[in-house]
Amino acid sequence: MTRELEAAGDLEGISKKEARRTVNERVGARAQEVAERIAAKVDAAGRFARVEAVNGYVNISYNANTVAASLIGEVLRAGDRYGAAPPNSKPERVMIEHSQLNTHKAAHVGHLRNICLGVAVTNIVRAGGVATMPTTYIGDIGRHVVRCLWCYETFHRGEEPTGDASKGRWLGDIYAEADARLNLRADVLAFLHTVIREDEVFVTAVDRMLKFLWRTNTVDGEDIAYLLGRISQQGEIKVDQLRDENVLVTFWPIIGDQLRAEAAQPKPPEPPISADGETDAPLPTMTPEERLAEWERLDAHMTDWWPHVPAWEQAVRETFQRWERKDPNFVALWEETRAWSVADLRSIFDEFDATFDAWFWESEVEDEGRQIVRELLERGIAEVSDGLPVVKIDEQLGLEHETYHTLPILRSDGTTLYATKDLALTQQKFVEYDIDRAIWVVDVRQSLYFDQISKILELAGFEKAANNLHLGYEFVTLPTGVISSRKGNAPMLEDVRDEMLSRARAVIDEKNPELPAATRQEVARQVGIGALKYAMLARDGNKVIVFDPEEALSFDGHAAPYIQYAHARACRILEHASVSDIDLAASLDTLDFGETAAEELSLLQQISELPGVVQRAAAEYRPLHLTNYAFDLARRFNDFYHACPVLQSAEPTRTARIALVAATRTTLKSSLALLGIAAPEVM
RNA sequence: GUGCCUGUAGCUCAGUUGGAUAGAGCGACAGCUUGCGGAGUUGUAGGUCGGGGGUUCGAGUCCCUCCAGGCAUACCA
Repeated sequence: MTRELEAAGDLEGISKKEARRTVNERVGARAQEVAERIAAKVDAAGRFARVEAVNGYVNISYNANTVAASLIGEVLRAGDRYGAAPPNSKPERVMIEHSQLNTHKAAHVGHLRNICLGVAVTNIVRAGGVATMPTTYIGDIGRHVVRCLWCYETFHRGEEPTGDASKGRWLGDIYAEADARLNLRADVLAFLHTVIREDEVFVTAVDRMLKFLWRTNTVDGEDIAYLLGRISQQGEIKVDQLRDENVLVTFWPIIGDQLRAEAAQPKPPEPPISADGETDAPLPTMTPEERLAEWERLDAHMTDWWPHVPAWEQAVRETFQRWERKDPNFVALWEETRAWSVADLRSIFDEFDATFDAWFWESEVEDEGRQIVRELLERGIAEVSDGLPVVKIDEQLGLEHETYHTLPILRSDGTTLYATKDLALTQQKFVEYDIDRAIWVVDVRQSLYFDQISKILELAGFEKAANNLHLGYEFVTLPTGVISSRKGNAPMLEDVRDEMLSRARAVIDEKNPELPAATRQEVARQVGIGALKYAMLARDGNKVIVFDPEEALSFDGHAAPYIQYAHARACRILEHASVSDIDLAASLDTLDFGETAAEELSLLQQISELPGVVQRAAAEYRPLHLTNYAFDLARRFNDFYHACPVLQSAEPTRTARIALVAATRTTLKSSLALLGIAAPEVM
C-alpha cells in the first residue's frame, strides 16, 4: 500500500507521521487482520520455520541451524574485530580531544570519567568505521602552575618527596597547600556566612560575646559594630569593610568555643514536621560536628596564615609575570617540575589504556592565542571593555535574545586565559591536521564556553568552527555531596585506583587461591580497572554519577566483573572441549542444535546485534549502549549456561553448543574491548 | 531573569526513528550445587513513568504548560 501511494506521488513532501496516517487510512482494515493476511503469505513462501500473527504483529521464526551457522561463522572469522565495520569505511576523519589533565596538580575521580569516556568513544567511533585521532591537551601552565611553583619556591625550596611517593604526586600536594594558603580568607568568610545563615543559636551566642568584648574595649569598636551588624542580619562579611582586617583572628577562638559547645550538646530532637509539611527554616547543610571539624581545619593555620594572604596574592601575581617575561630561572624550574608531573600522567594513561596521536600543551599555544586576540581587536570583532579584551558575541551576531553572552579572551594584565589558548588550538587542529570534525570530551558545565569559542571563530571567518562538537558529561559527586577541593573530600584518582586494585586482589585471593600469584595480580588489575571503567561508562552522559566507593568496589550485579566472569566461564568450557575455533569453523556446515532451546535463540539473537549496536553507539558517541549490550549478552549466556548442558550433551548438539559458546566468548571479549575493558580467561 | 540538563520500583539506573503485558541491579524475603567454576541462578514483594493538558489507532518516548532539583550565565578551567 505504501508503495502504491509512493508511486502515485501521494507521500511526497509530507512528514513521516502524515505518511503513516495516509497509509493507515487506505489500508482500511484492522492491524490484526492485516497481520494475519501477511503471515499467511509469508508462510506460504516456506523459507521460515514458523510464521504467526499476534496482536497485529507478524512473528517470523527462522530456521535456527542455518542462521546460527552463518552467524557463528561470521563471528569466528572476524574474531576480536567482530562488531566493527571495516576500518576507515566512512569518509569522516575525527579528532577526539580528551583527558585534559593538569601538571602540578593531582587528578581526581572527575577526571576518571573523562579518561574512560574518551577511551571508549575513541574505540567505538573507530569500530564504527571512522578514522579517529585521539589527542589530549595538558594544562602545563596557567594559574595553578604558578601557584604551585610560588609555594614550592617560598616554602619548600630544595625539598624532596619522602617515602615512595612520586615527585608528581608530591608536587600535587604542594599545589593543594598553595590553594589552601591563598584561599584561607575566602574559606573562612564562606564558612562564617554558612554558619551565620543556618544556625540561629550561633548567631545569638556570638552576638552576645561580641557585645561583651565591645564593653571590655579591647578592639576597634567600629569593627565590632560592623561584625555585629553582619551577624545579626545574617549577611556576608567583607574584609575590606574592616578597619583592622586581622580582627577576625581575634574573634576566631570565640567562634570555636561556641561551635565546640554546640557539638558537645546532645542532639536536639528532630523538629516536628507541621501538618502542612512545611518547616520555617531552610535545612542546614552542615551538622554541628561538621561545623566544628571545618572550624578546626581552618583554625590550624588561622593565626599564621591570615595576615599574609594579601602579600601572598601579590607574590603570586609577580610570579605570573616571571613566566610572562620568560625569566630563565623560573622557566628552568617549570621545565624540571613539569617533567615530574608528565611522568605521572603517562603512567595514568598507560593504566587506563589511553593512547594519543598528538599531545597538545597549553604552554605551546599562548603566543598564537595572543596573536588571535590582536587580530580580533584589530578587526573590531573584539573590543576592550573596562580594560578587558572581550568579544560581545550576541552583539556581533546581531542577536536580540541573550544567547552567547560575552567572553573575555585575555586578562587585563595581559596574561592568557583558557579561552585565549583554546581559540588558537581549535583553529590549529583543523589547519595542521586533516580532520573533518573535532570533538571536545569535557565536563558539561563548559558547554556555553565551547559554544562561545566556536561562535567567535565563526565570526572571524573560520568556517570549520561549525564542525566542533562538545561531548559533555555531568560531573562526579560523592554520596556526601559535590566534590570540592576546598573541603578536601575529593578522592584522588590514584587513591581510588589503588583501592580498586587491592579490593580486587582480595576477592581473587579468596575465590581462586590456587592460581599463581602473578596471574592473580594481573587478573586483579583487569577486574579492578574494569569495574572502575564500567562504573564510569554505564551511566548516560547527562546524569551525575554519585561515586560511592563501596558500591563501585562491589563486584556484584550490574558491573564489569559479572561480564568478565561470564567470559571466564566460556573460556573454561572451551578449554575442556579442546576444540579450536578452526575445527569449529569447519564443522559449521553440518551444525545441528536439534530442537533449539529458547535460551539458545536468545543468545544467538543478542550476538547478532553487536554490529548494529556499535553503529548506533558510534553515531551517538554513547558508550552506554555497549555497557548495556555487554551486560545483556552476559546475562543471556548465563541463562543458556544453566539451561543447556554443553559438554554433557550428545552429538550433534554438543558441537553446536560448543560453537555457540565460542562465538559468545569472542563477542563478550570484543564488546568489552570497545569499552576499554579487559576480558580475563580465569578469575 | 535567561539558557541547558534531570525527574521511571525503597535506592542506583536502562528503556532504539512512538508499538506487544514498562525492565535490570542493589537492598529484603524464600529456594537452587549426585552437572561445564556459587563473582552464578530461580522465585516473591515493590510502579499515579513529577502533575495537568494536547497530537495519535497507540505516548515513559512527540508538543504545550506547571512543579521540583541541578548546572551555566565578563578577567576559573
